[in-house]
Amino acid sequence: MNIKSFEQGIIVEGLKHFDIGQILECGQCFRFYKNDEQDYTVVAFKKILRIKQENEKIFFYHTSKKLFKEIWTPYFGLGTDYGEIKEKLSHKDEVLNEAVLNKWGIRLLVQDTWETLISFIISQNKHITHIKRLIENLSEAYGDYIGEAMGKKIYTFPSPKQLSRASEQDLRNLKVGFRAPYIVDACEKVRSKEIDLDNLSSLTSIQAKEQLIKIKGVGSKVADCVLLYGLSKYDVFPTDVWVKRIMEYYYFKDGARIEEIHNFAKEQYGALAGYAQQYLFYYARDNKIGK
DNA sequence: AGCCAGGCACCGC
DNA sequence: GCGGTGCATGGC
Repeated sequence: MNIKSFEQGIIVEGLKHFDIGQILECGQCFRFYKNDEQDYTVVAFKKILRIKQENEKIFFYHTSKKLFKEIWTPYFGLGTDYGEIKEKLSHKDEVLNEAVLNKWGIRLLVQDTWETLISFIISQNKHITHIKRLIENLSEAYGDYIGEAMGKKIYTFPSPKQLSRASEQDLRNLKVGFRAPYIVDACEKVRSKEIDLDNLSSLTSIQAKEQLIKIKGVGSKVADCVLLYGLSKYDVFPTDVWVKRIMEYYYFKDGARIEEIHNFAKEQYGALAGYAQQYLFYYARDNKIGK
């Protein structure tokens, strides 16, 4: 990977296993806007980034080397060896091999734990376009203004303290529906340190999950998403309808319980289960497998 | 127009 | 413990 400055920011060259469209559209994150093919604006960690890819050339606009190193390198997992991960996963079985070949440029983003928690509480029973809009609503109402992109005012995702200002009714007015009390409960438990988000990464996945599901509206699936996307726990296998469909379709035939699928994933993919899940999820959803 | 969405809590057995 | 049902809202 070769990094150099240009008049508008940073250019990265020679980076393999990276496709910005796949990374952002694969369902792991919600705060991004598509400007054009392979040209996006991302909002994360209180920053706005325009990122554009031309084959193996990636442009990070309005970015210093410092910002690139401190924020975007960890965020995009640029220090992770995806060649090795893909190599290992490809040999597991033919279905996963196909998914990895098809979605070759996915990387698991390392996102903010709190934002991931609220985002995936919102995600239940919703389409991605609507999830994105609700998160935007929360940010506009309770986050800080940080600039414009495409003529649109951009706000940070609200901190626990900021979001705590919202009553259940305020949240309902922002159209989160039955999730309003869940968000209130998450704010309370996090602010009181009944659940210490900063401490969760030092726990095992099982221990951290026990903590997370104490929050109302956080069940097994949402907790697994927080562990994977917001806490860098790669041994989990978030199993939503799409993952369930593809697993049943290819591996179980007659249908399977979530628990069976989790056991299978643990056995088959082990410490790489989270990566496997992402390739399978995006592959299944994009090709409408099992539906 | 009705069905369903990256699920979950709550209720009956 | 387990299976069924309601849930706010909007897009297809």
